[in-house]
Amino acid sequence: MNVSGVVVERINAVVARLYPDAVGDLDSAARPSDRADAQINIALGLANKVGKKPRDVAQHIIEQLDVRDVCTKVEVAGPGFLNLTFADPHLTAALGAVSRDQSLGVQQAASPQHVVIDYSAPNVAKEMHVGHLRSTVIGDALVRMCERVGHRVDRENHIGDWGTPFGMLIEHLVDLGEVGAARELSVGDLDGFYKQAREKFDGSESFQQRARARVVALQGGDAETLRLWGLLVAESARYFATVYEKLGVKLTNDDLRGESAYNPLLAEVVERLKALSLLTVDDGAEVVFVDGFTNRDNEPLPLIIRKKDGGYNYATSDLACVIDRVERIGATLMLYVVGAPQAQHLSMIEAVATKAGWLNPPARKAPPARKAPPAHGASPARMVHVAFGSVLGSDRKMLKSRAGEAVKLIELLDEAVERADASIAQKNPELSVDERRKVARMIGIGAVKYADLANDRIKDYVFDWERMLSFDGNTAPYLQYAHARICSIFRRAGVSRESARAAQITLAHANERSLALWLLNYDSAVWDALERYSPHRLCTYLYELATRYTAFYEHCPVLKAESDAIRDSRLALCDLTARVLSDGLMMLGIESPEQM
RNA sequence: GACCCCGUAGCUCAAUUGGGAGAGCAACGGACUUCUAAUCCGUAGGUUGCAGGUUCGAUUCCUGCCGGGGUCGCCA
Repeated sequence: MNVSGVVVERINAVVARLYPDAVGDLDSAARPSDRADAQINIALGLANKVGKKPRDVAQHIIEQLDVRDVCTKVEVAGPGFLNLTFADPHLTAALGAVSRDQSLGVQQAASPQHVVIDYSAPNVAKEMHVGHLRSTVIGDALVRMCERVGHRVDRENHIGDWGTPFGMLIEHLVDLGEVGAARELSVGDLDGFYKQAREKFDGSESFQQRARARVVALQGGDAETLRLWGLLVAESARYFATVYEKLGVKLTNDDLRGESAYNPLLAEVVERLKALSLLTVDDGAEVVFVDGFTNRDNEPLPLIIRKKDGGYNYATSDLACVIDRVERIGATLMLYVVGAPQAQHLSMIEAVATKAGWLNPPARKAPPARKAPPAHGASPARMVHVAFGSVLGSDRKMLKSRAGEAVKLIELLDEAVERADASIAQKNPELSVDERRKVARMIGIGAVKYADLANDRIKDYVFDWERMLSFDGNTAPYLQYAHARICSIFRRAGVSRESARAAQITLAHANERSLALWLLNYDSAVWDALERYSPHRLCTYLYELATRYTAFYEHCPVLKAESDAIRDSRLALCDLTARVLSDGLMMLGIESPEQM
């Protein structure tokens, strides 16, 4: 399937014959190049091993290499690169295979993992804000990417539904009355509800006492208290669901798994750690000391499992969570789509879980993958922190509303759709209002998601309406527009997308060739993004694809092609491009409008 | 103070695990007048924060600085 594959194989064979002692750990990967169709750098590392000049080694390989059936040219370039130029029939055969492939050339995972992806994680009775955007959008993209290559995926939305604040929240609910509270919560102003409770708590001694008593009742399993707590959770869940629907992510109520779900396991975590002699008492708390972690005084830093007052904290429930995911769900890979500031906490959790033998992580450092040996027996599980930076305003500080508060996610999304709507109304007035509203949602929401995904997740990024909604540059609208243009061509041609696929593709024009080469890189782009849990790499690929398509569109008339054969060939290229764009955007959780 | 992350063109960002530094805006210079819809081509812009080290080769790896952000036991 991979165009370079056959060349790489033959080069490896030649190298093995010429330099039998130098085998192993050689970089024989074929990479895209702007000076050739592909580039292979094996001669450089090899030269080092055999003590010869890289260019001479490269030349030596070429002399022994016979790839005349697939390449028109193989030459030594630069310090010793092998620059490949593929024969057109080789490319068109590969394109045909990709076009016939339901998976568009994307390989399925050789050893499918059972992946648990932990993302979004809003708090009950609290508004979702921009802080939840990244986790939700990145997590959702990873869900889709993993599913796309055949991994089994469990989404887990680890909502904050437990802890001391629930004392005051429940008492506030009691004060408002259940009907009143439900009304308050259903309008989506969760922040208001929380703040009112907070104010009362801070201002009233008697309310504080009620709240504390309520926490005790909650933890003690008092039926009425649990019922009231359940109301708060249910109302919040309903609200989250509306946000997720608007955002177009796959999370549903079935994916909710609050901290409270792990309550029954907490005592067991303590027991198990105790049985392993990992637990020590320090300053009245039960803790685990982990090698390599120190506090500000350079003393060993403990992970607190049980507080001085006997209560548990989030470290305990995170450990319970690991046990649950590995032992009950059977996870082999756990992705934590959580902000970068949690890095230390998560690595301590991982260290303790490892020490306790709850993970049995393999020594192998390589990402999950397609070449991983099949697991045998009880699969070892790996934890990966998919960390991300913050969303910044134009002042390069954490994005805040004008009032200086966290920006509500729902308001951000509504504004995105409004802006997209206005933009379309101006650019394509012929679109019906209904159609426009539909498309505005795809574009507005897509723009927000793409702006988030297109940046390297570990870095902070600057939130900028104009840039993300622009039709130029690395944006969702640009990719969506390329897709819509293709659909437009087919509408005008009166040809079905399916029927276009049978055509014989020819690559006479440079822009056809450039487009074709890039289409053939889809598989490696998807895997590259997946192996690093970095959706932005897929974005970069899709942007380059759209760019090459636009150049093709500009220089290669489709409907007015000089012959039917060329027209059909170009239609086939258009169809395949649209499919890859749409499939790639799907993995990012972004829709592909047929017109806009 | 210790540790973690970041630093690339005026701005916003890429760079496929160590391989020939790129894109979009903005700037400048041309072409096009709509057939397929909201154009295309070109120019300029860089000591990749600084200084060393490893290497045939470093934006990438190592060490030390500078600058920005973050974390560092009883919230989650």
